[in-house]
Amino acid sequence: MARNRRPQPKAEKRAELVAVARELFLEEGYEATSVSRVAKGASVAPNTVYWYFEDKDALFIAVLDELFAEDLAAYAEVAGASLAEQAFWLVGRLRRVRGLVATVHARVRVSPAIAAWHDRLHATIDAVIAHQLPGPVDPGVLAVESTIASFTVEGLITHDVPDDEARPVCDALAARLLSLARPG
Amino acid sequence: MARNRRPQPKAEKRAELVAVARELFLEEGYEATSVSRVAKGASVAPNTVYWYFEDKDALFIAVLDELFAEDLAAYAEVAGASLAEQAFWLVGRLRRVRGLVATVHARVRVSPAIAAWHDRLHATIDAVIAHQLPGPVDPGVLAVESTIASFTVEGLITHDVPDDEARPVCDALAARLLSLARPG
DNA sequence: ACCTGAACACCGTTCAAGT
DNA sequence: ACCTGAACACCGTTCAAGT
Repeated sequence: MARNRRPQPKAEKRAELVAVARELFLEEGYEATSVSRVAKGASVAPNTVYWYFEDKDALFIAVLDELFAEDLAAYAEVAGASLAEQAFWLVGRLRRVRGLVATVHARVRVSPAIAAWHDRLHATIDAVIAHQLPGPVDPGVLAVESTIASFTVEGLITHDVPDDEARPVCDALAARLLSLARPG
Repeated sequence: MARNRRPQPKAEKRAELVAVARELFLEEGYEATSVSRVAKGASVAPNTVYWYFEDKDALFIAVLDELFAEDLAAYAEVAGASLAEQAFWLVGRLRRVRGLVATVHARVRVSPAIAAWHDRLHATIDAVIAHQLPGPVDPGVLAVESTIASFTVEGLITHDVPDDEARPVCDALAARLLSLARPG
């Protein structure tokens, strides 16, 4: 048995790196967190990170995937609530991820991998909105209103709008979306 | 006369640095543009930049101020048009600045100077929107709708939504804002 | 397969020194 | 007042080498 075989099973070190990166990215921000700092947190040499991830953006995506999966799972709990409630819940939930949203947008231009991840995210959001509306809606109108709703929610998060201001905005968005499903 | 007195008058070198930074920030992005590269473009040593600006963020703000002043001046040309037309014009106009918007949001968390600049920007936008509405509007309602409008426009820019998709979104935003000023 | 030490080509920024 | 050379403490990433 090789001397450097760790007691840990295969992919566990990778998970540890993601866990450390996740906490640092959330707490200090992506740019402010060096790869070396992540490596130190997982007790490996800085360049070891590159055995598990192609580059820092790949590590970032692994963290984003983990966070997004959790949000999607937690969403099940409010899927039955009113649209306004759902939107408000989403804003509160994504607040922890605030700094990373801005980073994703900044890196979309420079990293094709981040751009692809971001596209998938918005496609998922649009699908969830469409699925929540009672009855069929004109596709063109739905696209417009879905755009308004998701960009507004994104703005509420990135601009850290407090609950008491975000609430009426969510109410207004929901009222607008629901009025589409009614005739007239 | 000192040997290193340049033929240029006082503040001209500063303006040259801003001009070089502006082009590089717009073309390559803020993070991708090194201070050294800006210095080289203005034919000075890298550290000379720090005689004119406190740090890289201060240089960024100088560029943002210049761009914003131009946008505000250009806005005079469409101030008389319909709200929908104004919004659509704004989206097109700010497209050149797309990358920098994401950078501002990312740096708001880390730089108080950028945060202050960003706050002033949004206050200006809200004031312009309020001024455009015919007749008085309930302040609470105005705040909500103004938020939706500015966040949506911001989203259209940062997500680089093409003209043919942005147009109906602008129309919908304007229709919503105008309905506020009418009774009912 | 997993990990390291050493190196590469950078960063933004500071400081003492020059004119 | 304006500018520079040299240095500081970093970056993200690569590569040859070790087990």
